[in-house]
Amino acid sequence: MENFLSLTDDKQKTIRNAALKLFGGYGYKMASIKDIADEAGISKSMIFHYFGTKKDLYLYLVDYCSKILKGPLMHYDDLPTDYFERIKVATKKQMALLKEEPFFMVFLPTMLSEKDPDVAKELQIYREYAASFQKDYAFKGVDLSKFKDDVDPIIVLRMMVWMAEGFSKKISQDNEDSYQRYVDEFTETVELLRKNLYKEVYL
Amino acid sequence: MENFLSLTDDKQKTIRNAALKLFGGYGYKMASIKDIADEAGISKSMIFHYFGTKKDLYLYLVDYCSKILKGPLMHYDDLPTDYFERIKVATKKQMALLKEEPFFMVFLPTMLSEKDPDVAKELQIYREYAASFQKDYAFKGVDLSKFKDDVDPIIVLRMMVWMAEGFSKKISQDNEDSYQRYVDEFTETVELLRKNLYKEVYL
DNA sequence: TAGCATATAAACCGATTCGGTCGAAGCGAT
DNA sequence: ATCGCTTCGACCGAATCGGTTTATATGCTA
Repeated sequence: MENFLSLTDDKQKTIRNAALKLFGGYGYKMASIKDIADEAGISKSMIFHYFGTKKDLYLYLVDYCSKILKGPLMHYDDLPTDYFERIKVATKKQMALLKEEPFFMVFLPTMLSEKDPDVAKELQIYREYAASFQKDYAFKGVDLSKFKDDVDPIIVLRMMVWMAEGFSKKISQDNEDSYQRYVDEFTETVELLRKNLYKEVYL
Repeated sequence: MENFLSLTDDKQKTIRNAALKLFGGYGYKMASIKDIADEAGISKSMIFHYFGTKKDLYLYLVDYCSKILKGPLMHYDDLPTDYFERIKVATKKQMALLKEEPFFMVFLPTMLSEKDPDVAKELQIYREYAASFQKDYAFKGVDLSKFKDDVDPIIVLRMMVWMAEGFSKKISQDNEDSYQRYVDEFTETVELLRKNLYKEVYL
């Protein structure tokens, strides 16, 4: 591990991204060290020189991603109580993250559903953490009184979850750096919903 | 092939679903015959007895799925011009399909992006077909005049695409047969949007 | 009941790939 | 010249790959 940490940040990132991408795409067992090394443009031996074993590499990635999860990105103490404002803040944060860690959202879902006994045990904690987190972040402390009386907020919240899911999937497919356009499109959509679902007083 | 086709329909379906699931999850190369056989509860030799080679099995699945695509499910001559009605019709069809072919939507996307030279060539036709189809099905002949004047239909259409994506992802994760509840939730959401985005005349 | 075809699986094949090791080449600093 | 460090290609035994062959169990027919 110290071998890896003494590399330049650029090189660390290249290797980490290759590993995140392939573990994310294929899971622990099916992703091979050779493929990761090829993707990173180094030889297979280097991976072992840096990390020791496949398992150590994987657990390093788990730790790395958990630090992102716990990082300043995910503090939800001071989130807006206005639902649509919160959505917009969250989206902006997401996009910023995606720009810096393009494979974080590739790795995380497969990590959370990883079943291989070699590593499954170490993941249990993160599973629970991620689950509770998502709920709080999306819903906790939201001011639902701004919605029109005949608009069921539950339905809106559910809809937004679906939307966000589809939206982020779309983004992760396009690898261009047209993030700004996507953010604009998403913001446009949120504004349309606000305008039509809130009481006029709050517009 | 004739060996396979002479099996009972149930057994055919078991084997086909196992193959669709694993090819869908891992792609042509990374999905192994042994894993497919295990998933189907038969021995590896039987797969070769039924299909000859791995490639033949894969191409059989491609053909099988293309028949579904071209089937009555996908005729869009008589779709409603009302946008939300069309969404609802499409969703109902999708759910019915998902019930009968739970792995169709697992296999199709990876099939459409399969790059392995062993099979890639045979897939070109389906790629183009699927792309053009999706656009027509979602948008062709939709009556956009029912939307409120200050509601940009483009945004609504885009939003619905995201929603549908996220919705179907959610469904494919839950393997319970609670399809009906999902359909109800989705219908509820569509109704909410119609009520708030259409001119009052059309409600 | 003897004999034959068929369905199925286990054992096996050579080739490849797996995670992991090792020795040597390259190279900057001393 | 040599030490230390990085890097890589060659290599290891074990496992797995797609695919074949052999053995066995189960009928169907005569």
